[in-house]
Amino acid sequence: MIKETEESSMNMEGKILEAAEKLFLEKGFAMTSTTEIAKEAGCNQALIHYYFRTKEKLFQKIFESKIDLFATTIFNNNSKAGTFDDKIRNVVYTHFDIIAKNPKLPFLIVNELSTNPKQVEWIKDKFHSLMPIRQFEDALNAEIDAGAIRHATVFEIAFNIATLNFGFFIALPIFTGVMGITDKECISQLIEARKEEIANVVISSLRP
Amino acid sequence: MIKETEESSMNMEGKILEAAEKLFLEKGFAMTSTTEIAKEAGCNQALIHYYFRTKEKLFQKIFESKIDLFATTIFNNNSKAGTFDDKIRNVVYTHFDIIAKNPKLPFLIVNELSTNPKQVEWIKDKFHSLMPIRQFEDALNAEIDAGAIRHATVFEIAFNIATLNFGFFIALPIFTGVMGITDKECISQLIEARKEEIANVVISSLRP
DNA sequence: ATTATCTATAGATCTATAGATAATGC
DNA sequence: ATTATCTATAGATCTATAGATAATGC
Repeated sequence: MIKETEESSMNMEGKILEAAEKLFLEKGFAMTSTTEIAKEAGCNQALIHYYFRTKEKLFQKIFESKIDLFATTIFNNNSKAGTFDDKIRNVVYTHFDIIAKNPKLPFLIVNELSTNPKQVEWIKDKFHSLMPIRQFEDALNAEIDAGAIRHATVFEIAFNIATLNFGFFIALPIFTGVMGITDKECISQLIEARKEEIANVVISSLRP
Repeated sequence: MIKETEESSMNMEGKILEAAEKLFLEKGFAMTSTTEIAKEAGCNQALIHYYFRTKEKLFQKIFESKIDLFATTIFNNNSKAGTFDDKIRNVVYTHFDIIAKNPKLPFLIVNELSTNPKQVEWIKDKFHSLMPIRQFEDALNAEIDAGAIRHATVFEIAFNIATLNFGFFIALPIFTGVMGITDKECISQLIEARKEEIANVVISSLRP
């Protein structure tokens, strides 16, 4: 199995996608020019339009792939075993780890959705059509009926998780900046600790 | 006492500031042109440069005023009375309410700080020189020494508060969008409920 | 032949400045 | 006289397209 990076770095289209992803995440849509993307990818600017027609469409492609990554991975906790708490912890960790790998992604998503609210529509559809969510919902309702946790909806839980995780990674650079923390080791400890803390907060917020 | 809005709407400089604030918050720095700002303010584009020299400086002025608003208001809980929990609750509510009045502000701050990390420097100075924070710190340490709460730093607490509040308002439009909630009344109930919930989370996270 | 890549450029911004005119304060 | 506002425009992008050339598949 070849890594995605290697695969795509073999052809120009892939290189452009990679370059665009990097730059869009770093500087946002408006601040990134197709000229810059071309330079980063190692081709000329016209080629971007050859493959993706417009800057807008290129952005959309990357944006959608990232939403996809989120939607399909988050609730996809295959570990049927374990308590419901374990399931929740699993979802939190998975979500958290995806963001940890793309720490600037929350900005992009949040920015795009706030300036371009029509995006919300298809995201909604995407989520509704996701099977793993249904499974999670069943498990949740069973738990509620058994009186093990208070009444809550899947979206409420997802909302808490997303808020805490997104918020953390959005606030992290500000926090380390203000605190003057630069040591890599120290930061990754901070991240690891926060991950567990968030899981605990989510779980304890569901006690009856 | 004249409202700031009325005061500033009397002269062009103020109108430009208002227009710029609105548009920068709505669409971000790069997506807002000085031409647009001029149109919104009701003058021509050159006048913006007459008053603020560059688009960058205009943005900086608005950005700093907003940071100022945050920094000075948050820890400025004059109510010396009440338990330490009350103090915390007060800080959370104040912070929350400021954001509620400027729901798009988190985007702007977060965006600016991520693309322009040198901003973090003077924010750091600003916070360090703030007296109300010192007072809060003293109260916190007294509480820790008395064994009433676990060991924690002011920044740790501020970080939790900021994360939860920012995260909430950032996630809110996505949440209501996905859930299909449009009723104003319903949304403001959601907001009010979340405010208390966050205060509770922060407070209970400090139990020994 | 078809697909990928390049050069060159049109056309649309957008920021910032220069220089003219109108309004205001003395 | 000084300050506020306007018109006009230079100069720098930036996106997108047209048309030429190189690489690839048959």
